[in-house]
Amino acid sequence: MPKRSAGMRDVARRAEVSLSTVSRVLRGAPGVAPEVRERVRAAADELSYAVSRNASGLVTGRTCRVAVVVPSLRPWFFGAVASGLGHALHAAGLDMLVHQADGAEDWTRDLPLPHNSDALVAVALQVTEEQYAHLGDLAGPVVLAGEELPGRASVFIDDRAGTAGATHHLLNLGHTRIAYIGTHTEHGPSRSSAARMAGYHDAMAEAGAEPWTVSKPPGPDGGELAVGELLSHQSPPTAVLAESDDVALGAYRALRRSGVRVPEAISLMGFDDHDASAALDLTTVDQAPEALGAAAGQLAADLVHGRRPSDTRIELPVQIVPRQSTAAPQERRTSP
Amino acid sequence: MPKRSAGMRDVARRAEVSLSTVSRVLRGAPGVAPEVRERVRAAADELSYAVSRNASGLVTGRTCRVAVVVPSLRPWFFGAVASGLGHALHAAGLDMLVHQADGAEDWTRDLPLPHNSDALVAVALQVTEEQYAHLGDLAGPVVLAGEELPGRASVFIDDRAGTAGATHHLLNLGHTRIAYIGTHTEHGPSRSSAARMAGYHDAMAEAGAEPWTVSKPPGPDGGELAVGELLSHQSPPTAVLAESDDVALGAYRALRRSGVRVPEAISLMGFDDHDASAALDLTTVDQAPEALGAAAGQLAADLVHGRRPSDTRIELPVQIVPRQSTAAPQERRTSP
DNA sequence: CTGCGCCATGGCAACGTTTTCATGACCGGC
DNA sequence: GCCGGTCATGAAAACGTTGCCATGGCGCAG
Repeated sequence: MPKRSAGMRDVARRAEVSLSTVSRVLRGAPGVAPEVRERVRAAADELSYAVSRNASGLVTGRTCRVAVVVPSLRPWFFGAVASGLGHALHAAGLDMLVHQADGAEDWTRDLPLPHNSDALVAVALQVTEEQYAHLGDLAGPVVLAGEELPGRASVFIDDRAGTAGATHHLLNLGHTRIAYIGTHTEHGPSRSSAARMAGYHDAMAEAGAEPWTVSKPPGPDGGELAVGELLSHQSPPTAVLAESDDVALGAYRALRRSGVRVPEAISLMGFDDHDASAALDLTTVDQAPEALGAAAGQLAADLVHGRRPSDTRIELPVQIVPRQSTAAPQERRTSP
Repeated sequence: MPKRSAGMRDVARRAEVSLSTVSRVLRGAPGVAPEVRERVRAAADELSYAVSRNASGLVTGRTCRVAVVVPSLRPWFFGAVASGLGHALHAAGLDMLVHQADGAEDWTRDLPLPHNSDALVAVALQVTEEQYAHLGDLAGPVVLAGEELPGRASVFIDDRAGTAGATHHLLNLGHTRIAYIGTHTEHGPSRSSAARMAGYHDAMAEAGAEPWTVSKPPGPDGGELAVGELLSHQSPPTAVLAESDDVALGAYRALRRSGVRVPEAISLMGFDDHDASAALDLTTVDQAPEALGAAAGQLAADLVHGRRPSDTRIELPVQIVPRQSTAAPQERRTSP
């Protein structure tokens, strides 16, 4: 019964070999007789010994750890991305260190980075070119997930094409008075917010339809506010496209409370494929956050091992998930 | 421009002091002249130097890292718990290492624990007494979050009281035909599933009402199946209490698709305060997952520093969140 | 039969910190 | 004015691993 936790020395004694040999076996290095290898494995197992990444990292300079920074783990979306990241990193033999930026103005500062992780994955965080360089000096390879920076390792979706596709979906159903609910914080809209709104404008312009946008704070409350505004118009829209499902949920609530039936009176569409969207039968755009995370994790692992160029950019496809919250506008419906 | 990352040696040179002094300053140890302290701080700052937790952990035996194991980060709930954990640990100067168990039969085996973390937090994972002891040997203090083991450090909510309260809420509205939707996997119901169902039985028995339970696989699909079964009964329930919001969402969808109005025809209540519950106006029980995580993180930090006994048990309160999905049953409604 | 080379193994330094101990300066009291 | 004590500082050992080099045994070719 070991007092605290066994060291490599104990394993060596038990297997009657030297430290070097134990190290070689546990590292999978060649040059060890099969019989000895087995003996060491057994000894390590019996002591339930595992190599201290602390000590090995000290020598090799690699920590087997990747730092992941998310705005917060609270919203569904980042948890899903982190999940994909965790799986990919785990498969690559890397541990995942998670930090939450929590809207700190410069989250790049208070991370204990140097020597502490082999790479950094920033999820849905805006990073300036300057910050990127700084992080690279400190933490090694940096991967941007859900954001992008020209010439830098990034994994992202085509937000613009996503909303354009969503808008087409509504246009194809016969809608023309399609309102768009975007969001912005005090610092203005995020890159992805702007891209999504641009996609909407693209599609509307292409169809020759009049764009109609409102912008509110993020979250369900924004959606609720936006719907209040839209419904008070003399001729309300027949379809509403929300920047995100989060916003769409708020919009949905406001519509239900106002007695407006979805999709009969107004079609509602979101973006993200939120967990709740399935329950609500909300038509949405699936951006596969878990796949996003997985791709980013894979990329980070590859960068650590130098298996891919550091300017690799991966664009993930999005997919429209048609459900019951969108339908042809009532005025144009053909007889039953 | 440092080639890779500066070491303590570089800081020492720059501040013209010895390694020892730098270490003392950066560690906040006493016995350094204020003027020198300032000089070292400045030097470290200019080199954007941060102590290698790898090396310091090697000497102190403490890693400043806590391993967190969750079943998966994908579901909303665990992300929220992890969020609270992250904040609490960060405040205590600890980094958070996240692992996903992913339903592995014995997740306690493939964690690279020894020497690699100061403590372990297991979230909503069943741990046998034997596993607990094993983990303790390997990883130091172990905290159970959302589960409990007698005499072991745990943070949990009173599931039983939660569902009992929820049932009372429905009883108080005048319902008597109250069905309960529980869940079970192939291994049977989890501890918390069992506790929740017990709370329901408690309240029904106390009120002299006939219990009516169905048990399905977890998730929205289970809720959907359950509702199908309940509605096919000759005299369906007037209220349905679901083990979790996740299940309730599926139930809600099935009800909506069947044209059953909520709450007019059937009252529906969940448990968890899922993000989507607010959007759906679903009455639920808030178990404050973020607070759960925060308490667990705080406890883990305290255990690491020996500031609390290792058998500390914290029970967090739950709170009913009344929303629009529950109302008095139609038959008994008094005239408007 | 001898000698060369390869392979398995062990010894030792080094990684970047903390910690303990030693050194020396300075201050105050008798 | 001398001595003991306190305080700031520096030197060196140790932490648990890996990487390099040395050693010795064995097989095979000449």
